[in-house]
Amino acid sequence: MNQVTGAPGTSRPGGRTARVREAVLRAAGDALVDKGIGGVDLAEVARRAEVGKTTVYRRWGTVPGLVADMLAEMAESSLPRARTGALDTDLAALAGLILKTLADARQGPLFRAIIAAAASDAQTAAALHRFYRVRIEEWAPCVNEAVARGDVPEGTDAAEVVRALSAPLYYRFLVSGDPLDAGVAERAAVAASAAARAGVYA
Amino acid sequence: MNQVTGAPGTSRPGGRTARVREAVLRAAGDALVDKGIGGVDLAEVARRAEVGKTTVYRRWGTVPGLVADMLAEMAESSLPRARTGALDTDLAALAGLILKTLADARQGPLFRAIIAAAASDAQTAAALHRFYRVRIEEWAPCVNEAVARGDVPEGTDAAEVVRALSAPLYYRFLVSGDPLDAGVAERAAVAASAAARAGVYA
DNA sequence: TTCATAACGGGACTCCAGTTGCGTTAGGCG
DNA sequence: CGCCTAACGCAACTGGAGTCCCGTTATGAA
Repeated sequence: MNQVTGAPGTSRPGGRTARVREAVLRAAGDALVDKGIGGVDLAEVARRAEVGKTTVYRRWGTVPGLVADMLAEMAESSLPRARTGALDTDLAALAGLILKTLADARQGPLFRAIIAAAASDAQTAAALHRFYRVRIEEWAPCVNEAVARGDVPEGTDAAEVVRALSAPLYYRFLVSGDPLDAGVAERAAVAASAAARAGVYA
Repeated sequence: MNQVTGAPGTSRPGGRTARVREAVLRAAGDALVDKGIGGVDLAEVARRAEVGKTTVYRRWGTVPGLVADMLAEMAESSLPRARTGALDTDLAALAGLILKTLADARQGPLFRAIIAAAASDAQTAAALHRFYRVRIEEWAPCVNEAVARGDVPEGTDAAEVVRALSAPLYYRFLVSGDPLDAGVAERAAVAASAAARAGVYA
């Protein structure tokens, strides 16, 4: 798949092609939200999008291929990081943002489905990892500024602090099933801050 | 599914029935390890297990149903917690155990597939959450003993400390794709300990 | 050992996801 | 504006997952 010259949609990306892509990605999102990856196939996505089934198979080929394209789309709408001037409030803002995303009625199930898709397909996994690398790098400066202020030890791995903050939320969301609420988000932020100040990530 | 009276395998659980169950669960594990949930169906499991396809459909019905049964099986082989006499070494032992499991050539992909299955099926999700609730409760006493020793503030939520320790490993494993190594496990343990001592989970 | 029946297994059948071939529509260039 | 062809869509086809019927095996109790 994806010939060296001319994957469908690359040579005439405008007009109808763009409309079809938009309709298919939206339909795929809808399907993932209310059935999860397990219950989705390209034929159904084509029906939902009111698009020829052949088109979906030709352009995306497989469900993971489609999910990878969705991720590329989502990667572009990355929210800017907080700039509150203090580490704790910056981290609290990030924790709140992640909480809001995972608890959202559409975004939550969508992320769950995408992460699950990445579990059985290398292409999707690569796209997912790129997505989070970008997000982590977007927020890392919060920690570096704290280092510059002297609030956190020199040499602290900023990305690692961001991961430490994100992890408890995703753990509950994907693994343990424990509830996700504002208290959990706050504790995640405070814990990451405490560990960073203690020099755990230096 | 699972009628009030007489799900298959409940009334005559011995002999052939037990052999079939063992063969099917092993085959299902093999299939999940090398294809992930996305690529597994009951017909293939039946072929791998050298068992009648009808049997697999009748007893388990769906892939998530089969996965839920695997989890019930796995829940019984829960390793006992460490008792080193100090919080940091106990937590380090747990982090090492999780790392070993996730990094294992068979267990790792298996857990990945099971967690992914839970993402699109409520029954599997419930089984997964039970599995981790038991594991967390098994290790929580490490923290309670530390509280009793006076190493950690009174009122600390032991389960929350265990989750905080586990989370960074699972986050890398499932979400960010960053490498999993002994250093990460150690940092996870130290960070959880530092946050607990700082009273974040009290 | 015998018996009732729980559980398994073979094979035919259905249904639909995924493929293929070919005609139709409409971007983008001159 | 008109041509070339990329990209779409319809319809027919295929293969295999999941279902059903019914005969066979062998468990567990008497």
